[in-house]
Amino acid sequence: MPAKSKDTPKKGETTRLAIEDAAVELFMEQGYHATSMRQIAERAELALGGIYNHFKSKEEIFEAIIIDKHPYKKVLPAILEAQGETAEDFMKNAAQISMIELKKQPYYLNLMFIEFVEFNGKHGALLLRKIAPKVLPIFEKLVKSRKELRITNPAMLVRSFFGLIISFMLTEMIIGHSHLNALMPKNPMDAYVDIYLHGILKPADL
Amino acid sequence: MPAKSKDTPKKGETTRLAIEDAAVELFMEQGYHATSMRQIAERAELALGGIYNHFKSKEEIFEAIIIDKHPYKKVLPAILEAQGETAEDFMKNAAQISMIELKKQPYYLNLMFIEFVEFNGKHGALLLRKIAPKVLPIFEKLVKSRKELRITNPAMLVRSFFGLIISFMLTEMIIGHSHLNALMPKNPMDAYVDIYLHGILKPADL
DNA sequence: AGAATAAAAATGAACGTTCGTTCGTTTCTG
DNA sequence: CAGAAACGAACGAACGTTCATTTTTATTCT
Repeated sequence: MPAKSKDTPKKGETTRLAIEDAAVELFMEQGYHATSMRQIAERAELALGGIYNHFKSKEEIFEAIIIDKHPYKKVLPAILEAQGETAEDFMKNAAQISMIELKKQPYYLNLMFIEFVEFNGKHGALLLRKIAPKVLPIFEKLVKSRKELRITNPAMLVRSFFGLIISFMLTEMIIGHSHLNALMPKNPMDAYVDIYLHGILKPADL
Repeated sequence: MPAKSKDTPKKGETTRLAIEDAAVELFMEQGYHATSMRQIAERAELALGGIYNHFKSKEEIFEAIIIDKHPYKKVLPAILEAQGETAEDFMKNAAQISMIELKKQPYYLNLMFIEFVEFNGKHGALLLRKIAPKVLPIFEKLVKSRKELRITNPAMLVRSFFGLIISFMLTEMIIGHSHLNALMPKNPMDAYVDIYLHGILKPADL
């Protein structure tokens, strides 16, 4: 087998992407171990051996996917675009834009689950180091400029903000199609953000 | 092989439990497909074929586990025992007791992830139907008796309550051992519950 | 009590599949 | 016409499950 050159030709890149696309679909549908290289090859319309011209192993495909397909690439610009006169408006917009963006690839959560279950968060830590420096400053700036915030620890804000989104997506998956869903408010996403902003309790009398 | 009788002898039950215990550990550590029947047999100190005297298949082991080992059996009594003069005290206690209870088996979340990834929530819906009737009345009673609650939809309260717990556990797993953790408040669990109760915003002036 | 006995449980070799990966070869491409 | 890409048969290993057999267990009968 000849050695690979340093520059990346065109044809090679397109099939590499085809492999990634096929793999991300299958991983999200079935899980990592339940997906075979033969299935990936078939969906990418490639022979089995052809995959190994682009990836050294199955795990290398997963590594490439978990980073390339992460929704933060779409969510981050969405948050930055979030406008609003008050901090409440800003958070509302940011949360809802993020959730809407995430709903476009709802099974990405599955990829993270696979990451936890099969790789014990090996690649997750890598991801965090990459994303944190980009998202922390946003919330630091927010805390400084908006005096309406009761919670002023930026890291805690980041954590609770993404906790909010994950929590919404997860509970949506669990009870979204069950009989419990009929008991929910008309727009659960609004209700969720509302609790995040104001809590479940009435404001205390002063 | 002779047919099995209807009553369950003692010896059989103990090894059945040994198999479940071995399997739940391995599934949580490695995932479902990454765990082999041989590994389960070895940890249960049993020969490979012996497993099949107690379970028809690998999936049947998983089914038994996902129900028998669910923490709601421990969390529910904990919530019922939660005391407090005010609704705030009650929710604080309930949330913290639940989280502490869940922290005792922190990798059960992995079982749920496996459930999502490998079985598409097949057994999860079954679980929900079993748990919902027990937990909904608790929150219905709470709404009726405590006038301090701003959120009065019991189903939404249940959802957000368990969303809170899941969100905390998940973000704990993700950033708990990272450099970001140093930026967190001293007691993140308290901070989390505090946001749930009062929101991230200062109360609006009236 | 202890022997007899039949069901339950444990054993580990073996079966047929499928897995990830390799490799010699052919085809395509710039 | 070199080097990249695609091909598909082949490899050894590991998988879930089955099976004939032996051992253990619990019960019945003297």
